Amino acid sequence: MADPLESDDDFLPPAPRAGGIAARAYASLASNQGYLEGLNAEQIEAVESLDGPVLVLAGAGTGKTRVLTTRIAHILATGRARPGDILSVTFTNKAAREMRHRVSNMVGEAVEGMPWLGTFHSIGAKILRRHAELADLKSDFTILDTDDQIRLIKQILQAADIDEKRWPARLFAAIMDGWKNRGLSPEDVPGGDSAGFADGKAKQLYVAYQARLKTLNAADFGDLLLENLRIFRKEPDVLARYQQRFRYMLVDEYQDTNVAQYLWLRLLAQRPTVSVEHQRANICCVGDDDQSIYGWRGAEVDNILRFEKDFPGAKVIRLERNYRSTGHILAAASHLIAHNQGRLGKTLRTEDVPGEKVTVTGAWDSEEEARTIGAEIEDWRRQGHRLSEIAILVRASFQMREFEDRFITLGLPYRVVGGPRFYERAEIRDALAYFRSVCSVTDDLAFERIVNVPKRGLGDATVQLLHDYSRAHNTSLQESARALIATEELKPKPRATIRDLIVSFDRWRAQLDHISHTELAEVVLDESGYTAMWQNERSADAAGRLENLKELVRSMEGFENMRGFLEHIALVMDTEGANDADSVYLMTLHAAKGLEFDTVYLPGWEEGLFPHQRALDEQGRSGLEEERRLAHVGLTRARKNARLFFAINRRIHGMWNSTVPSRFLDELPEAHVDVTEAASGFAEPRSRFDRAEPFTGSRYDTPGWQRAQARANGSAGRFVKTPPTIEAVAVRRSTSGARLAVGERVFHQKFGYGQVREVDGDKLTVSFDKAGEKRVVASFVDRA
DNA sequence: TCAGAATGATTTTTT
DNA sequence: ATCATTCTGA
Repeated sequence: MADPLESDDDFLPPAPRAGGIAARAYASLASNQGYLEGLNAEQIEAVESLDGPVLVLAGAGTGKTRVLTTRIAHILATGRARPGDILSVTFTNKAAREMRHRVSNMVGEAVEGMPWLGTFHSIGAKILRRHAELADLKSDFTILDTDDQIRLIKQILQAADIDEKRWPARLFAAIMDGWKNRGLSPEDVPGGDSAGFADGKAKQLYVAYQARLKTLNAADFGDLLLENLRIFRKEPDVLARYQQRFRYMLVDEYQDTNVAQYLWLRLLAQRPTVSVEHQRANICCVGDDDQSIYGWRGAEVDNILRFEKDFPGAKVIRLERNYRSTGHILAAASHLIAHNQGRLGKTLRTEDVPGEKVTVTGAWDSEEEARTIGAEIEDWRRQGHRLSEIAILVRASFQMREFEDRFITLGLPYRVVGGPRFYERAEIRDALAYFRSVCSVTDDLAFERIVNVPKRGLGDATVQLLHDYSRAHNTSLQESARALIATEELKPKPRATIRDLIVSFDRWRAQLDHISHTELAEVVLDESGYTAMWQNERSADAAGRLENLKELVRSMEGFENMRGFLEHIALVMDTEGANDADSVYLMTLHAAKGLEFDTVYLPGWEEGLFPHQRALDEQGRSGLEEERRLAHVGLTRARKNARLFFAINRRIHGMWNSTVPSRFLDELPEAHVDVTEAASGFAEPRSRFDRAEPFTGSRYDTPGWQRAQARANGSAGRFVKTPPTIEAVAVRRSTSGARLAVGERVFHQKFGYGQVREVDGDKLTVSFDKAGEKRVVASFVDRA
C-alpha cells in the first residue's frame, strides 16, 4: 500500500508553482490591496508576527477572528506558505465555517484549498483515517457519538456484570472522557483514578471498551485525538511529516484547549531539526483567559497561562481595544472580572461613548422577572428595534422555560439557540442508523438501534440471541441474523420478521449504486415502515419529526453519495437552519460565547444559580472564578444595553425558595450601574427589597457579599435554607418562627390565601383558594 | 413483548 | 414540576 502521506494531494512538495493557489491568492490580494486597512497597531502586529510562537490575548470584542483570518490571508499573500501548509484549528464547526468564509472573502477562491482548517476533531479524524492501521482500525471506521458510546458502555458494563444502578454508564462515560481529555490511554491511567468506579474496575473496563471499539471498527470523539497522540508518539516518521507540513499553525480559543489538544499541538509544533530557523514553530494561539468557561469539561486555563513557558521566546500580544460595547458596559465587565486572581491581566478600553449604564433589577419571583423582560422587549419592538438584536442569556437551561411561556403568551417570536441538536433527535438518529445499516453490514450499534423500530415484535430475547450468536461466531449482528433465520433457533414469528428485515436490507443495499442516495433514503424510510410509524403517531411533535426527516433527506443532497454523507455526519452535522424570522434569542451563557447583541438580558443573578452552587461545591475558588468569567462573558455580549435581573423567589424542582442576590452584583462598579424597578406593574410594594439591594460598589463589606460568605462557609445545602437575611426578615413579616399546623389558614405573597394540608419540616403543602395545591417553604407564608 | 407505573435525577456542551 | 429511564404485570 502506498504511503498515505505521499499518495495524498495535500502532501505535494511545497515548491511554489506558477499559477498555483498561492500565486493566485497573492494576485488576488495584490489587486485587493490593503487587507491590513482598518486594523489597529496591535492587530497588525499580531497579523505580521509570522515567525516563532505568538500568543494573542484577545479580550472580548477586540477583533480576534479578524486577526486570525487576516493572518492567514497575510501568510498566503506574502507567499510564505500554500493553503495546504497551514494548520488552523477551532473548537466548533461553526467557528471553522466562519473562518473559512472570512478568509475566502479576503483571498478569493484560494481557500477552497485549505484542507487543514477545521475543528480539532475533524482534523484529528482526517489524520487518523490516513493512518488507521496504526491504530488497529480501518480507514472507514465509524465515529461514535455520545449516544452510541453510552449504549456500548452499557453492553460492556453488562458483560462485566456490573450493577448499572450503582454505576451508571453515563458516569463511566464521563470518567473515560476525562481520561481521554487528559490524553490518557488505558495503560496510562493512574491506578488511583480507577478507584472511583465499580470498585476499582474502571481501568479494566476502559481496556475492554477500547478493545470493543477496535472490533467494531469504531472510534469515539475522544479517540480522534487520543489515537493521533499514540500514533505520533509511536511513529516519529509520521509525526515528522506533519511537523514539516504544517509550516504555520493557528489555534482559536486557546483557553479552551484540554490536555489532549495541548499535547497534540505541542507534538506538531516541536521542531527537532538542528537548523536554527526551524527550531521555533510558527504557532499562533489566540485566546482570552477571561473567557475560559469550559473548565468543567476538561479545558485547562493553565494552557494559556503557561504559554510563554511552553514556547520560550514567545511573543505575547494583547488586544485590549474593544470595538463592541459602550463605556459603562465595558467598565462593569472589567471591574467584575478584576475580582479574579490568576489571570494574565488585560484592561479593555473603548473609544465608544459611555452609553447606557448597566441596569440591575430585582423581581419578586422568576415569573415577574420573565414578565418584566417580556414587557421591555415589547417596548423595544414598538420603538422599532429588531428582535434579533436582543438576547436573553441564562445560566441554566431550565430558566428558559419561563421565558418561552411568557413569549408564547405575548406572541413574541423567539428562537432557542443550542438545545437538542438536530442530529441528536431520536428520529434523525433512527434514520441514520438505517442508513448506516444499509451501508455497513458490520455496524452493530446501528442495526441494534433500529432492529425493533418501528415495533416489529423483536424484543430483548431475540436481540440477545443475535448477540450470543455473534459472540460465538465472531460475526456482525446482521450476519448472525442471516445465519439464524436458516435455523430453528428462533420462534416462527420473530424468525419471519427478521427474514423480512434482512431481505429488505439486501434490497436496499442492492440499490446503493443504482438510485440516488436521497431517493434511497426515502425508499428506506418508507419501506421500513419508519415514516408510517410517525404518521400514525398522534402526538403533537410527530409532524415536526416528519419535517425533520425531510430536512435530513434534503441535507443529503449536498453529498456525493450515502457513504460520503455518513462519513461527515458524525463530525459536522449542525443545523444553522435558515432562521430568517426576526426573533429574540434565548440561550445559555455558554452558547452565547462569541456572539454579540445590542441588548442583552441577564436574568437569574442569584446565589446558588449564578454563581451556580455546584460549581462552588465542586470546584471551590476556581469554580467561582469560572462562574465570574461566565458573568464577564455575559456582560461583554452587549453592545448597548446590559440588563441584569435577580428574583427573590425562584422555583427549584417545583418548590419555591427564597434566594439571595448574586455576589457578582456587589462586585459591579457603582458608578456604571443603575438599580431600577421591575417594570411590569405587578403590584408588589417595591420597598420590600429596595434595601436588599446593596450596591455600594465593589467592596467586600457589603451585606450581599457577607451573606454570600456566610452561606459559602455554612451549610452545603443548595439554594434552600439561607441564613436569615435582611430582606428575608423583611419579607417574612409576622410569621416569626411560629410553626404552622395542618388546617391553618395562611397567606402567600404569590399564591394568595390557602389552607395548610401538610407540614414537612420547613416545607408545607398548602391548598390555595386560587392557585390550587402547592408545595411552599414555610417562611414564605403568613398566618392569615 | 409491551404499555403503564414507579423511580430517580435535574449546570454549563462540542465533537 | 418534569422528564427520562427502568420495572412490572398483563
